[in-house]
Amino acid sequence: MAASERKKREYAQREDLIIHTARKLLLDVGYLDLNMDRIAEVTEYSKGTIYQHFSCKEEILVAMLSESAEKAGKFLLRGSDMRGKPRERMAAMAVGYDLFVGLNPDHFKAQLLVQNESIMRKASPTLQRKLEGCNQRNMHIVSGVLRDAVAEGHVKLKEGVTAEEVTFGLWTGALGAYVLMSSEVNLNALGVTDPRKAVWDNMHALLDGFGWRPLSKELDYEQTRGRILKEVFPQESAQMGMV
Amino acid sequence: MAASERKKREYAQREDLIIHTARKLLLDVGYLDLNMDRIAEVTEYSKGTIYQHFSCKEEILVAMLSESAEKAGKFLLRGSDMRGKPRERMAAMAVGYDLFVGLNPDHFKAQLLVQNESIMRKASPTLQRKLEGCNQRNMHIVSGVLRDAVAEGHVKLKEGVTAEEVTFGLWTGALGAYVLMSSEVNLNALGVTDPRKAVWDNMHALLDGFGWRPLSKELDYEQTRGRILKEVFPQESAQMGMV
DNA sequence: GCAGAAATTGACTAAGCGTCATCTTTTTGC
DNA sequence: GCAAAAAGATGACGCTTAGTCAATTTCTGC
Repeated sequence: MAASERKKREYAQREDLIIHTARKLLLDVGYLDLNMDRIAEVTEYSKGTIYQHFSCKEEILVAMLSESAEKAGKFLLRGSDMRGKPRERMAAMAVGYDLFVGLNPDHFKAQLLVQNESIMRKASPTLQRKLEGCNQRNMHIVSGVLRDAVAEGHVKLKEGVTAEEVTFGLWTGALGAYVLMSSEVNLNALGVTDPRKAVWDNMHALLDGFGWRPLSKELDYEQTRGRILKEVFPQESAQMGMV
Repeated sequence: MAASERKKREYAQREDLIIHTARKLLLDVGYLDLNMDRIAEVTEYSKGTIYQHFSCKEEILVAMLSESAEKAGKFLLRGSDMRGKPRERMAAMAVGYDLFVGLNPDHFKAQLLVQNESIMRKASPTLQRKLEGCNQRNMHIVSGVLRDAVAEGHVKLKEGVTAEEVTFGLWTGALGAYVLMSSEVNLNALGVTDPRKAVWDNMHALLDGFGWRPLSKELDYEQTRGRILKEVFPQESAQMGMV
């Protein structure tokens, strides 16, 4: 039946519209003023229809985050697919993630909320698992590049240190930084004028600390960065005004 | 007037009781079920009295966080006062912060929420500034030790890199990690079995990467860690069952 | 074109935030 | 020691919003 196919498509389309609207509202008015009536009003559907798609407000948030986590994964993948040494590919993933965050300012707003156990708990187990899957896949992309580096002998992890733990370090450094950037903390007042540059510098210091070759004194990663922007993310970096 | 002194004391005491109760409830039932009626019920005061102290729910959260940020500062200070090389003092601050987080599990729950712009915005400017002051002071304690290291020639920062940016890196690494630990993310499923150890290892990798002497291959920081626990935080580490 | 299924709606209930008129306690002035 | 005034505490109430569900509209197959 063609009709039921169309129905399905329409349903999916509307789901997108709801998520998209919630995103916009989250950015415009913030979490506390993001309410279901407003979403219904803006989407021009009734509240009942919204609840047909999502069992509660928090479910929309988790769906939002899940969607953008997938999108982030694509940026990571593109970075990891760059031609070059593993450490350059790692740098490309960092640049990609940075671009992703810049282009999706709502992502960290949602992340901050969903990180909250009491909010996450209200979402359906299905969606919770979906988000966890995204996180797992993304982490795996990053740790994969690290494993390549180990395999090629570019870095030797200390006894008892796993690729996942190192990836965790990269992840937490980025996460903490973007959390602070997307929050109300006045970084300028704290003496941090260019947090994004700081994230980049600190990542390289961390990789140097693990002894991942080529070290930043052996290779000009600023130049690599230019190449990444041009070769891997030409469109996105133009969009962000980085060229 | 002695009576007015007593009044003030009682007022302050009640404020503590409210904050303390909110903390407990935040841990027990989570943010979404933390409500003013419940706080009133548990404190055995009326809602009106609660609102005499705090203009809204979010104000209580910010007050909570502000209080524990101050407490965290004390742990950092004690770490920074340790006798030893700057890098050892830095390690002591990391251990101190780790103990602080372990002993105050509500801190990061509140942090996660208050990080949210729409929640922070509802608090009074006075409290907002108070919290910012705490953050600034805490950051200054950490960057102070780094500056000592620079002054003593233990580390040389690259051109254009400030002590604040490096401190930012330490901060974000720890923040991101504790945010993940206090959230719903299943770290075990991601292959990170001991995140606290990972934080410690990654911090040392970062400091090594900056070339902060003594490097971890030049000094056994595991031993330093034992000394820190024994000398600087004997009571707390016993409480956390770390000895 | 029609009967029944499916989708859509918005009035309604429940619950929580924040207010404020009222009641209670404490202080003051004599 | 007492009455008036000031200060403090209270919880019912108004308002907003999450989530429900009976009634209505739209769609589907024949």
